[in-house]
Amino acid sequence: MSERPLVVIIGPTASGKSSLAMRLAEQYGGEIISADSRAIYKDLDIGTAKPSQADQALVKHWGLDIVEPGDRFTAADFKQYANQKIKEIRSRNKTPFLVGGSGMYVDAVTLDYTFSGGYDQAGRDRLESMTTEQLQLYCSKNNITIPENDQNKRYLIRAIERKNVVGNKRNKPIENCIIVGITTDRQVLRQRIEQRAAQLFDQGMIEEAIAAGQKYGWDNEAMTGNIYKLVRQYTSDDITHQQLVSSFITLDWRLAKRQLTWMKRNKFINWLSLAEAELYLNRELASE
RNA sequence: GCUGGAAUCGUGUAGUGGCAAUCACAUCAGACUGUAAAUCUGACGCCUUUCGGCUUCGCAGGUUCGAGUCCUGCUUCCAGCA
Repeated sequence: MSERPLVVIIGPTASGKSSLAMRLAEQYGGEIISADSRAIYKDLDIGTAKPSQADQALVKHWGLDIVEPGDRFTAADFKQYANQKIKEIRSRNKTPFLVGGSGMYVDAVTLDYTFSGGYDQAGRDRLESMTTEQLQLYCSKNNITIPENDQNKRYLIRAIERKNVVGNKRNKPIENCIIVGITTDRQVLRQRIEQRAAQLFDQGMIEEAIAAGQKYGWDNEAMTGNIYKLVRQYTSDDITHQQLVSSFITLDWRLAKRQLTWMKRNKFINWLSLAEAELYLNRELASE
């Protein structure tokens, strides 16, 4: 019997990829690796629309709750983690599903990114204390190529840390993987985002966010996700509840668009509607 | 009914009589390999690929070389007084 394929399902937030993956994994004996840069954090469950406990009981999920907000976990860490899990899942003779909206996480795995130039925290702290202009100056003095977007402080810092060493990636996906992207009509996606927002608020998203903010503080990367920065403003009375709700939908919508902008660059994604994707993957998996 | 204030891009705003006119939000497009739900860039009255052209600041007039800005009338809204 040949090795089980890696099934990759990507798409913007609220496109329905998670529930599709659930159905398929349940039917064909799979385990799901979440490729979501926010769901990796503990205690951010509702706000990141994590799979429910019931779903997690039915199908084994990975990539959830691996670190606490405030801890550092990068795309490079994810690649290593996911590859390890894929190997383990296959060794159990089950089908690995890589599912999520963090395009860079998915590409890191499927295009086998070679990350270059790590960082040390002391150096990072020093660079972060510099202004954008100082960083640009540092680059030109040290023959470091300034990123196309020279106003982006994070990219300037990374350019300095990488010292002109550019990471590699494969020019085609890794072997034995099926990559499907979920397309959704613009209007429909917008509606889905609105409907899901209503559900998340009902489930107590605000209360969860407040609790997380109190426990971990608001000033860490995990808390820059859509709902958290809004709840922070809400708790300090800068915005009303109504503004909170509508801004959340706006941020989610923009997130979806940015996700698609990234994913569009990957030429190896088989873009299908939710229904088509389900048919297609059912055929593929049934023939295994 | 009287008095005062207001009317500028989808929204909220800036605008000493002198360049389509500030800023924010929203919108749209884009970049992005170790924070990626992050971070950052561009467009945003209309036409034009560019140069450039055209029409604009409630409506109608007026003053002026020149009006979003000053004057008159009107309309609508807000506040105070009746």
